[in-house]
Amino acid sequence: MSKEITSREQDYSQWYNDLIIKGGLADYSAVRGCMVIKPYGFALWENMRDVLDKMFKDTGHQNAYFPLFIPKSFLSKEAAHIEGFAKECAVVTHYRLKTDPDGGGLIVDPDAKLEEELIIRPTSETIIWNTYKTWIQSYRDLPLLINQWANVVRWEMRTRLFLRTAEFLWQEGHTAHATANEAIAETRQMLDIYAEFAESWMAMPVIKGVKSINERFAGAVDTYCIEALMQDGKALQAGTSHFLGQNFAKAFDVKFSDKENKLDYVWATSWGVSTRLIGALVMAHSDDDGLVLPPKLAPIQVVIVPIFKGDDQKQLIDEKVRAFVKELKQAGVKVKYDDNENNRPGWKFAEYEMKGVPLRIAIGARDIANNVVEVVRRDTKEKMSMPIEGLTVNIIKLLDTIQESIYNKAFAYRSTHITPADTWEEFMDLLDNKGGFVSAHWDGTPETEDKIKELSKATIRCIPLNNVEEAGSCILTGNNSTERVLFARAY
RNA sequence: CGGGGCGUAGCGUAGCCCGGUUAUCGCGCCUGCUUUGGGAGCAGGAGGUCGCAAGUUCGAAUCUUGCCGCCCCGACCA
Repeated sequence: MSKEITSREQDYSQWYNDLIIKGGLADYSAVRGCMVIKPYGFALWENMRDVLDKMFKDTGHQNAYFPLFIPKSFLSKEAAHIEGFAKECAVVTHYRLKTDPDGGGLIVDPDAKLEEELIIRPTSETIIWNTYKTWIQSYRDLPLLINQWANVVRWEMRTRLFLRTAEFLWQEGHTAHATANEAIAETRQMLDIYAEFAESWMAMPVIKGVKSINERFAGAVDTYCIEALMQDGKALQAGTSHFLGQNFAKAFDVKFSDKENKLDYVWATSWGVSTRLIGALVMAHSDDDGLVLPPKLAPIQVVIVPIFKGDDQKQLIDEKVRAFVKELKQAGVKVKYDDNENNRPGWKFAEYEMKGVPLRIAIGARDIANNVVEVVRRDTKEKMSMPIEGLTVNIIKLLDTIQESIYNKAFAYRSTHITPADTWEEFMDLLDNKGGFVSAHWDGTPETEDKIKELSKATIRCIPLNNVEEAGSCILTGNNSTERVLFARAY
């Protein structure tokens, strides 16, 4: 055993790091807080990206690309926005290096100071709205539905692989609309798309909700989110969709003429998900033996391991395998035949378990004699013997079963981890000893939320969209409340 | 930014307290043979600015000072 994984029980964050590193998703880099996404991890991201990209395009969005650099003055145009991001911006101040006249390498050339510093985008609202100003004059230019796949930089104090890195990859949608209602509908539509993606593709149940004022995006009127629950009982914000009102239109003076030739500011949304989703995926399903990936996103869905003695057997196996691999591939299954002779079967079994490949097929002389293969599920470790005849259909069925099964497992965990609390003692006890979401009354004020956060380290994850009205009293202050909200400790 | 930990071969480590020939062990790597149904065995081999810099000393991985980097826990955040 050359690749030991720390167990969840022993040290949950070490377990998480082990999975990322030993599962081959990413590596630490020479740059603080920045990671290298390795081919296997990037393949996972590409799969996620492709699905989302199609969903965006199917709802009328187009991709574009805006600059990495943002003039400093742009950021300061929207007051709340700069407030939120100023503390974590990387700043470009010079455009040239030169050799040190006193010897010893390169120095920043003091003569090459920029007149205006450039910020490396932490998010692109400002540069995009500055551009939209020139693109939008009339209601005929609306709606403007644009998405960009990009990297952004936020100089975080403390980073964690995938969950919070100084540079990360994401998509950011930025739309402009003629009416508030249309913009709100867009915000909600994109939230639904994110939820659909999380649940149907990542097999990760999420709660759709709206953020409290404290947790709202800097510059938004309303922030909608999907919240997921990780195996250690902590919540994770998996995606956000913001209704920006006319804040950015006003800050960047983006007006349009409506049909009556009246000038008005446009209504805006922005929405994004990031490589953080990979972290969410890892923590949602994996176990102490390694990653568990949902079949619909797994870079490899089926791995085939031959077991043989001598070239004669190998040839027989190759022949059999070639036939059904072809069929699997034609059916759209992502299959890998690992006949690399450098590693033995046992090594491969462990390796692909580590990498979370949903199904493993082993085939040896024994199986060929019976015209079967051994199929093993990654999620349950269940071993079964399957006839080669009709294998493709059964594999596809099994992949669907796994997809559903890991969703159900995650859903069951989450269901038992949304717990109501009616007293402060109960509230704290749940957070300390059970984890998960705690459903509790809150008096609706930011001050109370701050106080609760200070006392419990829990924040309001969201006010669920499907909330029912219920009279009650605030968990902390006892003041009147009309609905419960979800609290949790979060990543 | 506060607290803790760690920097020795690609990875993981011993040695450091108490300075002294050629820096330990495992994995991995290379060559050969035997192996192959749960991380193979044997034999041989390659691989090191001991994080960096200065100091103490006849002599520093080991002692002193300074610096750098990374990880973990917190506060900030996706």
